[in-house]
Amino acid sequence: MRQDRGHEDIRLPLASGSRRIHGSVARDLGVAILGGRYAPGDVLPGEIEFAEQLKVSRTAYREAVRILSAKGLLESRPRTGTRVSQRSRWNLLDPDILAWTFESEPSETFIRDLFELRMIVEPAAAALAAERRSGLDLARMGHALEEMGRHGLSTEAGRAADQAFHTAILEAARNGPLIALSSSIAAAVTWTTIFKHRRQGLPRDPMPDHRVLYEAIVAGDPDAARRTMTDLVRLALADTELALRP
Amino acid sequence: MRQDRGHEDIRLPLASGSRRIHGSVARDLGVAILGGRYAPGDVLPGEIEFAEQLKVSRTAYREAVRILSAKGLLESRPRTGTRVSQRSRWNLLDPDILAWTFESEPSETFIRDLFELRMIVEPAAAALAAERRSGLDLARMGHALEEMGRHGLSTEAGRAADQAFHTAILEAARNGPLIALSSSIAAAVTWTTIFKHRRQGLPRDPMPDHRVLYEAIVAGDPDAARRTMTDLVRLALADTELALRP
DNA sequence: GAGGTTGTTTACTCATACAAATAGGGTAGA
DNA sequence: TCTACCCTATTTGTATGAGTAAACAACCTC
Repeated sequence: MRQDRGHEDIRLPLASGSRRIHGSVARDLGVAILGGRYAPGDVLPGEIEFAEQLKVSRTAYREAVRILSAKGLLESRPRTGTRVSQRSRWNLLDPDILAWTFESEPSETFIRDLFELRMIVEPAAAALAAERRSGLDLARMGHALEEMGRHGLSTEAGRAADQAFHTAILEAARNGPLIALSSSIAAAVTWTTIFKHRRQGLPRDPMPDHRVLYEAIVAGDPDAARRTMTDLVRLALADTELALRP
Repeated sequence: MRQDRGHEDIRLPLASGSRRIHGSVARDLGVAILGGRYAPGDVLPGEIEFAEQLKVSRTAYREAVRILSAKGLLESRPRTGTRVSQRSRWNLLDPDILAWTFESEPSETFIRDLFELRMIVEPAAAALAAERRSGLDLARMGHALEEMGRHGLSTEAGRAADQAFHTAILEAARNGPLIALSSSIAAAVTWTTIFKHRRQGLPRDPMPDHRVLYEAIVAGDPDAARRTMTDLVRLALADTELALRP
C-alpha cells in the first residue's frame, strides 16, 4: 500500500527545502546533531520507528543516514543501532557540515577556531599565489576586485565578488588539497560575513586592504602577499569579534 | 522472489573487503573515479543497468551513490543521470577520499601538494601546541615517542606510535577544524610512509628530530616548535622525493 | 567458571511498484 | 521561419515488505 498522504497535494516540506527527501532529512538531522540536539554516543531510534516519525520511507531515511555517515556524523551497525559519532570523527571542514553548523548559530569558539585556521592557511596560500599566479589568475582577481568595489559588501553581488577574489587567489596557489580546504573555509567565511552584517553595519572599508594584497600578488612578492593577507584576516577577525560582543 | 544466488554460499567479494555491500561499492567506485577510470563529466550507466553489472541490488547501489555524492564525487539528477563531478567539487581532504586516492598510486603532484599543505599546517599547529599543551598532552606525546623509539618505523606499532605523536600535537593545539584537517593528513602521511618503505629502507633515523620537537613543546617555545616541525616535514618530503625518483 | 551455543535484535539487502522531474522533441501559433 | 508551449520518454526518487546477516546477550555445556 502506498503511503497515505494523497489527500494533500502540497509538497509538505516536513522540514525545509526543495531538495530531494533524503537530502532534506540529512540536512535536518545534520543540523540537529551539529546544533547539539543529539550528543555523540546517542543512539537514534530504529530505522522503522524513526522513518515513521519523520513521515518518510525507510529507503529515504537510510539514504540520509548514508550521507551523514559519509561525513563522519553517524555510525550504524546491526544490533547496536545507529549512533552519533564522537566529535573527533566529524569532518568539520566538509562544506555541508560547515553550512549546517552555521544554520544554528555556531559557538564563538568555533568561529574563532575557523579564523585561526584561516590565519594559518590563507597567508601561506597568498604567498604561493604570488609566486605562481598566471595572467589569467590576475585577470580574475582584478575583475573580482572591481566588482567588489562597485557593489560593496552589503550586497549579494559584492559578497560573491569577495568570495571570487579569495577563490582566485587560492586557485593561483596551484594546490588541489589546499583549494579544497579553502573553498570550504571560503564558504564559511561568507556565512560569517552575512552573520556579521546581520548585527551591525560594516565597521570599516575593506577595499584598501584587498587592493594592497592584489598589488603584492601582481608584483610577485610572496612575503608582502603573506603579510598583507595576515593583516586582512586579522582585521576580519577583529570585526567579527566586535560583532560577537555587542 | 529472492534474488537467485542461493547456489553459492560464499560471500562473493565482487571486489574486496568485509564491509557492507554499499560500502564496498562506494569504495570500488571511489577508487575508480580517483584513479581516473571515470573522468569528471562522465555519465554513469543507469541505476538498473549498473546495479546489475555490479551484481548488487538497486538499493545497495543507490546508497553507494549517496555516499559518493556526499563526498562531492558524484551528482545525480533525474533524466540527466548520475555523473562524475568536476574535480573542484571533490572533498580531497575527506579521510575516505585520501585513503582511496592512495589505493591506486597517487600522482607525484598530489603527494607534493599534500606535503606543501603539511608544511603550512603542521608547523603552525606545533607552535599552537607549544603554547597550549596540557600535562596530559605532554604525557601522550612522551609515551608515543617512547613507543616509536622502541619499535622503529618499520613496524606497524612504530608507525601507529608516530601517528599518535602527531595526533597528540594537533590535539594539543585545541582547534577542532585544525584537528579534523590534520587527522586526514595524518592518515595520508601514514600511507605515504608505507608507500615509502615499500620501495626502500628508511634512509635516516627520524627519532632525533622528533625528540627535539618534543623538547620544544615541553619548553613551551612556539617558535622553536614551529622551526623544528618545519625541518621535520621538510626532511620527510626529501625522503619521499628520494623514494619517488629511484 | 571458561568457553562455546543459541536466541534476539538490529541494520542490511533485495525486489517491485509507482511517483516526480526534466531534457528534448514535437506542435501550434505569430 | 521563428518562438513559445506542451507532451512524452527516460531517469532518478520514494515507498513497502520480505527475507538475510551480523552483533551482542543470555544461557547452557563441560
